[in-house]
Amino acid sequence: MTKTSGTGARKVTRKDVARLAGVSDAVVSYTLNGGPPVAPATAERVREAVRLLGYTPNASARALKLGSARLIAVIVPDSSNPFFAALCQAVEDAARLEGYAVLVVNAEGDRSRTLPYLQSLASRQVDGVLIASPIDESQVAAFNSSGVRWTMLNRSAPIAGTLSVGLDLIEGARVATAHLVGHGYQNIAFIGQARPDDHRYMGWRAALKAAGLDAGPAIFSPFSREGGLAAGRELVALRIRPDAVFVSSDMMAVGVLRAFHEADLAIPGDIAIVSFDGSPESEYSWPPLTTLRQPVDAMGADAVAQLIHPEPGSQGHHRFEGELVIRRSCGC
Amino acid sequence: MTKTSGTGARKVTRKDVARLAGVSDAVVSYTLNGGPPVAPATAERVREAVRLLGYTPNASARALKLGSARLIAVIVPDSSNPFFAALCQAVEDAARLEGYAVLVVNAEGDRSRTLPYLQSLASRQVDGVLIASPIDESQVAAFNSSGVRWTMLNRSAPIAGTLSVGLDLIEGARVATAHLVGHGYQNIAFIGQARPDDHRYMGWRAALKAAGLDAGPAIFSPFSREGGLAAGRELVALRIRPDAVFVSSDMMAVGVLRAFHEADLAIPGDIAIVSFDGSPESEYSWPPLTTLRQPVDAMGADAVAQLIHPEPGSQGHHRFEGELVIRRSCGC
DNA sequence: ATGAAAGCGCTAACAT
DNA sequence: ATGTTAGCGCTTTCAT
Repeated sequence: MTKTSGTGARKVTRKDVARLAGVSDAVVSYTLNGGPPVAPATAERVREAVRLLGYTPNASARALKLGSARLIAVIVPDSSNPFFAALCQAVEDAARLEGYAVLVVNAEGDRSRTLPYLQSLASRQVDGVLIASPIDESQVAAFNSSGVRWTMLNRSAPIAGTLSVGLDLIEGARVATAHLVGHGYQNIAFIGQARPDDHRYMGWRAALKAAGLDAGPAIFSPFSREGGLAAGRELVALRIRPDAVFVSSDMMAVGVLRAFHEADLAIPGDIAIVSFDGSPESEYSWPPLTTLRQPVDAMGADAVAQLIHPEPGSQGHHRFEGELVIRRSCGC
Repeated sequence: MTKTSGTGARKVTRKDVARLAGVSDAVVSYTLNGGPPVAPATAERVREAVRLLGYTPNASARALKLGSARLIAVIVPDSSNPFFAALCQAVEDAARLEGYAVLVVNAEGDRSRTLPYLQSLASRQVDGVLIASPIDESQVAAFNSSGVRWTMLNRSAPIAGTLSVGLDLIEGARVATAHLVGHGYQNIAFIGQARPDDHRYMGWRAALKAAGLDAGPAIFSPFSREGGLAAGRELVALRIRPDAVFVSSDMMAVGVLRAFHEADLAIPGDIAIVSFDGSPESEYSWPPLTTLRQPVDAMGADAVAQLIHPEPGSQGHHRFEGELVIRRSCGC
């Protein structure tokens, strides 16, 4: 029906445009990219030719010449986690404003995949990659020798050898737990990942200690809805049931919530919850979750800026703070 | 500390590898891409040189030469909708298996953005784009003249002028509503988008008509959690409250659920719900939602295959069927 | 089995 | 103000 071009057999190059406009190829470049000044009439003819031919510059050629594909990547552990979905969107929005496209890569929680992905991205000539999935300090050297510029995103604390941006999880968990303490709960549990250096765990401990409270039970489970459900059931089965719990992410919290509902527990009546991240689903669970919101938009934008416009002496860590969003699950 | 390479100043080219290995550039290509046979000893020297130098081929140059960047894109209305997040992941997984990377683009529900995005993707030399956001038939011609191969994903019915894959929404909504009918509910409402040609609306109508039931109230609202909440509140305020409701997506349904909880309605006791999509959050809402699950993995993989390996005479529409996942919200 | 060389489409320095 | 031209790093045909 349409006779413009078949199934993707485009061949219109800058040269065709030049011929049609009756100028040299350079003038086409000048017109399009704003190089040396071009006579208004000529520029208009060029633009007309571009329109007529439906010309779009070949980004591969441009990237080869310029050494930049105006492309960045972000590696996340799991893009189906609404928190990371929101983070990716923030990154994408910030990048688009600068004319960069974003490649989203799912590491699926496997730390050993990060380096291979980084290398494959390097070969794609990405201008930089944001790593939002957890890494080991021992990986830094290998990442640095991959040849791509990279920055840690979603990093709780500084890490030697690279830039990083993220929320202070210790402080965030402390604030969230302290809120529970303020409500007067005495036996406050922890649900999170089984990592000895989990900063949220440390924050929870710190808040309890500061209040002179004994540490409640800590239940470790995978970082997923299923993991939250399992942890919630475990908590429900405890001989002495806690009267409140800090959950390490909203995604886990919806699983925990389900376990509590199944056990016919009133929330916050029988047990109060405060969770973490502030992703959209926390507002629409039942009851709505009091949660420590991470400023994903600001963090994403900051990381993109850092990657694209690296400040000369830029080093170290950009620390963000969360904000406790009060809803029903804590008993307020 | 690490002295391998600074902030991304890589310069290792195929030529360096050739020099170090004492061969010509062609042999490096042959070794890496499996062209004409290379003597085992030579190949080994080349591979060693690659390792030593940390050489990664320049994808831009390769793309320029080959005319393919091994890159596809997917345009979705909203990647924070878990259904689309899952769809994107399915696409990404399928694409990665073929060595393609995926660019995810958010059209943010604005149909007029699709064409500009398509053009910007065309200039990036993507090998194809999957459009999963709704389009108007009138846009097809313009898309076809963009020069990029494209396929509709998440399309309910055939569309003239292009390939498409998706679930039959009329049939899906019919099945979901019929399930409610089977439960004996008499006054079954609809919540969805205000589009006259909404196939889910048509399916709901069809199921009711087939059962000899009058159409219940239809409430139209934006396709979001907020939209669902507003619609739910509207429904609650109705003089004659329906005893069941079909909701067009899980994301809207969590909003509806919240409205019902706020009104202290028992689900499914006071009002039953069946929703649509089968995204992860439907399993973790309270109560868990009975929902028509879309086979996102199969659809994503099929669309990718269609884009990457277009069958010669391939035309028309790949129709998928959903599966009703029975949980609590319907009264089962 | 290996090498030389053309050329993919573009930008930018240099010439006019 | 506009044209010429040298590469960017790669694949691949054609020689050897």
